[in-house]
Amino acid sequence: MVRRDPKATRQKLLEAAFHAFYEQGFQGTGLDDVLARTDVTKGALYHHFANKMELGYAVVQEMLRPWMLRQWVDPLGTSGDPVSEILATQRAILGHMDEHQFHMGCPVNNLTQEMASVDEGFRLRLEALMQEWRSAIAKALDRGRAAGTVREDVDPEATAAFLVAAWEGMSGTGKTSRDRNLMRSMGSVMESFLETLRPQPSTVPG
Amino acid sequence: MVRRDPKATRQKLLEAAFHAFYEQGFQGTGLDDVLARTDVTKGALYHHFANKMELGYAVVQEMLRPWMLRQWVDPLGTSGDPVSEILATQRAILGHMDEHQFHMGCPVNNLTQEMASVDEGFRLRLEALMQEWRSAIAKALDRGRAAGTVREDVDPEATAAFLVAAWEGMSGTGKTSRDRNLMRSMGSVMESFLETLRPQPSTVPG
Amino acid sequence: MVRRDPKATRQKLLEAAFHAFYEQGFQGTGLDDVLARTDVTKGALYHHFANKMELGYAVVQEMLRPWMLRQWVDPLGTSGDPVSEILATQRAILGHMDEHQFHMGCPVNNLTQEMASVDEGFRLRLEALMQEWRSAIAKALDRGRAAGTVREDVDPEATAAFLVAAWEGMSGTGKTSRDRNLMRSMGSVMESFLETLRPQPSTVPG
Amino acid sequence: MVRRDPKATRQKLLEAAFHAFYEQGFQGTGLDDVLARTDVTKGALYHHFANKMELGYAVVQEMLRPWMLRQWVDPLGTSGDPVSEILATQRAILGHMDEHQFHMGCPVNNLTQEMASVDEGFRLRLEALMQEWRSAIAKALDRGRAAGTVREDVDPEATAAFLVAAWEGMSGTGKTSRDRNLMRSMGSVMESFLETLRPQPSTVPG
DNA sequence: ACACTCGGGACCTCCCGTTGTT
DNA sequence: AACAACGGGAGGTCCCGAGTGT
Repeated sequence: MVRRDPKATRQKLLEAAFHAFYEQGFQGTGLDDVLARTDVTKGALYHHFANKMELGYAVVQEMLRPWMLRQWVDPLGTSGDPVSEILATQRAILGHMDEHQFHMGCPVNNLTQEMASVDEGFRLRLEALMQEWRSAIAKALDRGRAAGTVREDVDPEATAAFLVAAWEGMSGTGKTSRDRNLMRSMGSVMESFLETLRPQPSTVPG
Repeated sequence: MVRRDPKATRQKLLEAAFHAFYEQGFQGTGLDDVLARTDVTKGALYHHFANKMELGYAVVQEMLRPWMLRQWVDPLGTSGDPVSEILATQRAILGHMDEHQFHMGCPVNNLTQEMASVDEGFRLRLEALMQEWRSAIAKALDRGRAAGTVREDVDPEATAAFLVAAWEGMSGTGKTSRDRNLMRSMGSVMESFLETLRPQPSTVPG
Repeated sequence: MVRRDPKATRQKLLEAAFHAFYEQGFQGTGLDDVLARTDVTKGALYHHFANKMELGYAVVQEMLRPWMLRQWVDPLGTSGDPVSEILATQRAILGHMDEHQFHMGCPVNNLTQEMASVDEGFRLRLEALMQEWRSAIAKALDRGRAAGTVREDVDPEATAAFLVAAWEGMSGTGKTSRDRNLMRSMGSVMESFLETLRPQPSTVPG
Repeated sequence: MVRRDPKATRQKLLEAAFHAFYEQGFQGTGLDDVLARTDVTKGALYHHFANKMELGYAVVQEMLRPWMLRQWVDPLGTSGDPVSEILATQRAILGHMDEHQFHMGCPVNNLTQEMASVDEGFRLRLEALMQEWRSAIAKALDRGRAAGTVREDVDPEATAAFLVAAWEGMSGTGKTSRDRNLMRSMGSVMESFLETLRPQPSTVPG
């Protein structure tokens, strides 16, 4: 086994903490729970992180943020038809979601709901992350407006915020209900909402 | 001082527990935190509730459920125009929400996100509560369909689920961002979505 | 064994803590050290004392203070010849002091030197205790002045403070040197100083 | 920056340790507290000192001892009137003492009271230091006896021990009471005691 | 119905000291 | 000579729950 590999040690801690917080919540997780998922000792943990809070903050920025970008932002691309891209992204995520993820919900949302009103440090970091998410969607919608694939009267910022909120709400609903049909139903409603963002075909016949 | 008033004691505990869980989370709250908000002792608490979990369950059913019904279900009425009723309810809630509520988010959502994947007893009770909520909305939408104020092709169950999810997501966004403008923006998008549920005016041009 | 005897439990803790602090210092003593001297558990300890600090404060007021009064104040009596009383008290203490006490020094002095500059709560309580001690001596010296057994030009407060300081210093010296002869020597010097407090015999030669 | 300067590193550690132990006590000070006062790392510390205890011993011998000699022994000089010299030294020290020193007490006394009964290594080293101090005073008093400025019947060793003890006790009183007037009062009594060491003027009347 | 006392373990944090490396 | 990484345990605190008494 490789001793003395500080980067790897830190990474192992972050990953173990991410999973533990995801499954038991931040407050419900003991540092021993985190350590039990690794071969790292408490001394090493406290060498890399000042305290539990800082470990939590690092999880937000070094695990949650990349996870969110990979899942929701990167697939967006830069084409002129964001509605189709968003639709495809949503379908991909809902389709590929395994049982575990389905039951546990969105890690960003979980931590947000648990910690935003408990600790300001968490709130600030999570809000920055959400803002980045909303911005990416808003920018995409703006591209669509420029390209004429999104209606002129759509407010990109407001719509992006609504979309993100709805997704978070849906993930919460899935986690609580554990009902995939319900999930699919909400997905359909979301899709029809997304379609209303496109310019209406001139409904003038002939 | 009136000693021996079991009902009042129980109620005081439920109210204190509700507020404590609301503000610090279930896992982040100690029984002593609850007791510190009352003049009740631990002996009395354990007389009324078997353990912390049962106290939590009781809060869900005796505090959260009535709160939800009062806020979201009762105002719905029985008229034939549910979209307007929902619109009015949402406006009333968003409008009257004070700073504290705004910062703390929806108590149902908070507890759901924190505990649904941690404890099955919580999940079941919270899911029942959410289901009741969705049902009430779905029933209202159905009345609208019958009355012709809601489009025929609207799926009441799916749409209700989506609406509830979106509201929960919005409350979470408000809590994290603490940005009332953002809240208003999402409200507007939600309103325009609600409007799409009404039958379209015949778009026959002049 | 008698269960449920809160007063006895509290007392056992105070006594164990007194001895532990006396022998290892406050900072050098762990709560487990205290508990190991009793059959009390940590839960019980934290029922009776809010934290280690409060336990320390209680030791000062409920153990150290009575100990000091019994040893130095009560024997003083109310006669008109305080110098003789003080002399007798000092001799009794120095004479009866066992090896253990000799090696450990004065418990009041030990705690004072260790904690006065570390924690304000300790300093205040210890200063109050010392003040009581000085006052008792000063009052006695005053009685002597009134009775003519103490010189008119003796400042009771100042002299009392000096006496107490010197005793504390002597106890510290004994503890460090572990030299009983040295202790006796200092005792003699102290005695001759005490004698100078009496009115001088008219030194008129025959 | 000059790396690799072992002597300077060692000195920095001793100084930081001296101040930390002075302010928080030996047992109350963590090695990290010491390191935080320097730009030295733990590796360097453990290169120069085997463990915390040895660091403490080195502080006694390389910081406390010179400090004591400079303050109490060097000013003594070699004249034939030690009482006046001691008087002057005491006045200088009491007069020049700043607030910090006044509140913190005598570093030698602090460490002595805290550690003498806890660790034999400390006790031995501190006792040697105190012995050196007492010896210097005793030797001075002896010089006085030879010169006729000190009474024949004064026991130099015993009186020196008493003086040192009284000073230590006074410094402890000052630290606990934080009362400069009390300090001055004790100083006056001490001065009048010192005067009694001089040969009495022949009280032969006309 | 309620109060007080107590049990024992889990929690986060810190601490002293060691080891591998440069 | 000095440094960063790490080991492992002890420290004070808190917490849930049980037991006893009224």
